[in-house]
Amino acid sequence: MELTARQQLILRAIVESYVQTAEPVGSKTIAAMPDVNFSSATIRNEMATLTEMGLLEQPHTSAGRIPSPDGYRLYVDELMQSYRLSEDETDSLNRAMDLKIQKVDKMLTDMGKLVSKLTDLPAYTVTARSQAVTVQRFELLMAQARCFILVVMLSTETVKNKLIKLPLDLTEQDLKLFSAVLNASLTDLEASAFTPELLAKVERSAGAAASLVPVVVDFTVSAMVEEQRGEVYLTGQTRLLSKPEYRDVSHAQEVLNSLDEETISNLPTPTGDKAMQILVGPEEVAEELKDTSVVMTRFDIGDGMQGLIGVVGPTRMDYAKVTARLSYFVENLGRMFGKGESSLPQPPQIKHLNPASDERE
Amino acid sequence: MELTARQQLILRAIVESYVQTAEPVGSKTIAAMPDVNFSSATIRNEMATLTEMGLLEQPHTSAGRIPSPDGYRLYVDELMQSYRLSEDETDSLNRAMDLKIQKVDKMLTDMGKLVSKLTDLPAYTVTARSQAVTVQRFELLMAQARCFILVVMLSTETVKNKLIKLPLDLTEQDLKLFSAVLNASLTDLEASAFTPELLAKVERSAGAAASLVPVVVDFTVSAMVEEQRGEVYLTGQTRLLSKPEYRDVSHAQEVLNSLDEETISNLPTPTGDKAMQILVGPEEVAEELKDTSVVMTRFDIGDGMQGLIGVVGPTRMDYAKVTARLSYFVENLGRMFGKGESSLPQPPQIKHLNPASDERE
DNA sequence: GCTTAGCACTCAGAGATAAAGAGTGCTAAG
DNA sequence: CTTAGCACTCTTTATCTCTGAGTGCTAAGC
Repeated sequence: MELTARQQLILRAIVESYVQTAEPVGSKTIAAMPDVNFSSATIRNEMATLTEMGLLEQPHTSAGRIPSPDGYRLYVDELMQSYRLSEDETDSLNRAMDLKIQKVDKMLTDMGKLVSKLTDLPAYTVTARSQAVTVQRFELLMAQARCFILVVMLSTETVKNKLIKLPLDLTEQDLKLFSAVLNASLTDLEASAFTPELLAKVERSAGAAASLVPVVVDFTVSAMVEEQRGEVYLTGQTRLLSKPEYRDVSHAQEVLNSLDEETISNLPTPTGDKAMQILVGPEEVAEELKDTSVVMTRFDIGDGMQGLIGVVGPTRMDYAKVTARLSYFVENLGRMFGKGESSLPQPPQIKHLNPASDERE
Repeated sequence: MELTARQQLILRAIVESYVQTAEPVGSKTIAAMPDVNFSSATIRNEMATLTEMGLLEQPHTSAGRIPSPDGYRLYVDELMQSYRLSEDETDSLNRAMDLKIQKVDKMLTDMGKLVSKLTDLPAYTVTARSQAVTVQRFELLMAQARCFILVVMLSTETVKNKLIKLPLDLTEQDLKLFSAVLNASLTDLEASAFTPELLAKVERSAGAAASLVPVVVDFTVSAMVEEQRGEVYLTGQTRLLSKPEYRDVSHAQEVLNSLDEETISNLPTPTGDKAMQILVGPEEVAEELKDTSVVMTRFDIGDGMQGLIGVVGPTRMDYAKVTARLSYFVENLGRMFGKGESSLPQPPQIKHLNPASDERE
């Protein structure tokens, strides 16, 4: 059952008007639009058909229509015209994105915050659960007497470290030896391959540093697991409160409560080749999210770091605008990291000395 | 102007009743309490006096009384009886605290989440802005060709690292030399002492690694600044929504919006020797927080790590209960970190292999 | 046969009014 | 000094009406 051109026009008009005003839209409103050349009566007829088809809904008899989830779906898949960012918008997006992101650890949170701000909606970021994480390199350093630094470089090109304090007098030589043992036995293995036997063997070959083994392994395994699992960051939840659909606190609270890292990590990931994916009312994930939608996309920053970034909002959200902003963000991500290692050219020290210039609204 | 014993009793009764019900309390309610032996008329008289003294307020003529900020202040400082945690409560606190905290980085967020859950209020943690942060030790490692790991150990005993990729062919020897130069010139100095002259000197002595200098310095300075500033983590904001005073979304939103890391970092820190401090309606910090209170305390985990942990809530909150829980938490913090290095005794590997057992409600 | 004007009908939301109830302050008696 | 009694105030809640937006249907127009 294909929609006629007129029906499409009407459906689109309804979605777009409702998205803006959050009020049910009536036949007159549509008839008044400049590119609509038929009377409200005609529109009423069409609206009745669309309602029958399950694309529109009526809050009550004497109210206008609002799009049903199916209606949104159809709009998003077929009717939505891509939103053109105005020059003003790109400007302000650029300005917002101008802050360079410094530390890779904080990157995900920072990205989340930024996207949340750009879209004025809650946003989340998830690191990709890439292929198996292994250790590429161990290194043990002597910080001072009885105090060692363990540095672990993972296959994902993240480096983790831990300060270990133990009442153990080891020489630099001992540590070097122990590092070598670790590098020989435990690199390129998944965490699950760290069998008790293997560890026992490592402990035997560790010489003077034997008692370091449990600490090192413990830390390494958690680092790997954490890296593998992919952490979820969620920010800007409170932005939902400014949306009219959450004018009622108890409803807002329901949604906000069910909107945690747990729920997010259960969201389906984008399938197939399409980078941008829109979930309309993901009831499967959580009942409370039924009038909520998610727009998400993959991102990939040059050096192996990739993941997922998404925005959560009322089903009635401006999909066109949100997707436009989100993809602009993702496309221009590279710039924020100065592609590879841009910190080189300028004399970079001074500008960071003033903490104030950092975290501004 | 001292309060009579009866006035104290009444004030305390009013605060405690209001804290529980969030409703203005009337003379009858108090008269009905078991340990009150005078009539509602008497209480009305006393209430009138207390109101005159500025300790109580009246939302409108025909309503009961609620405590004024001064009233809370007096209650908190002199009247509050310390709340005894029931066995049930300590049990469930213990259970909640049972999860061991693994990584020091995540510790602050985890602590915040936990406290927020324990008190059912938003919570924040701040690392102590201790004395000047300096670098204690630099170390440069070769990860693979053209890829280096910079490890910086700060005076605060935190270790930071960065993966540096540069098209620069250096030998292990070069790196060792460069590390030595860094350690000789830049340790034990505050970030502000990194003058252009000094850096130029370092660059000259750096030999083959000269072009690494800017990257290294850049990273080091931000690490120091960040460590100095003390990062703020805020979680559980949405818990406010379940409190009746925020039944009105726009009000809730005002408060939630002004409750960000920025505001928190402007809160006064506990002064003097008292560990626990209660701020009643910190209007000085943000106008919107005027009917909000903050309970905060210092914490100190064995190895040099210390900071501030606080809870934000409506002025009408159960101070006794909140302070009791918070101090229980702080006192038992040590346990969560297995005091020092407890990872030693048990064979620790296996239990981490299952990511599922980690993050449960 | 499709479109449109006209009209009766429905129903949520806004005000208005009334009744109920909680609490106060004051007075006078114990 | 305490307390019972009472008139008064003012919010809250319920009930009702009224208004207006919007619909669906019918009949006329192109």
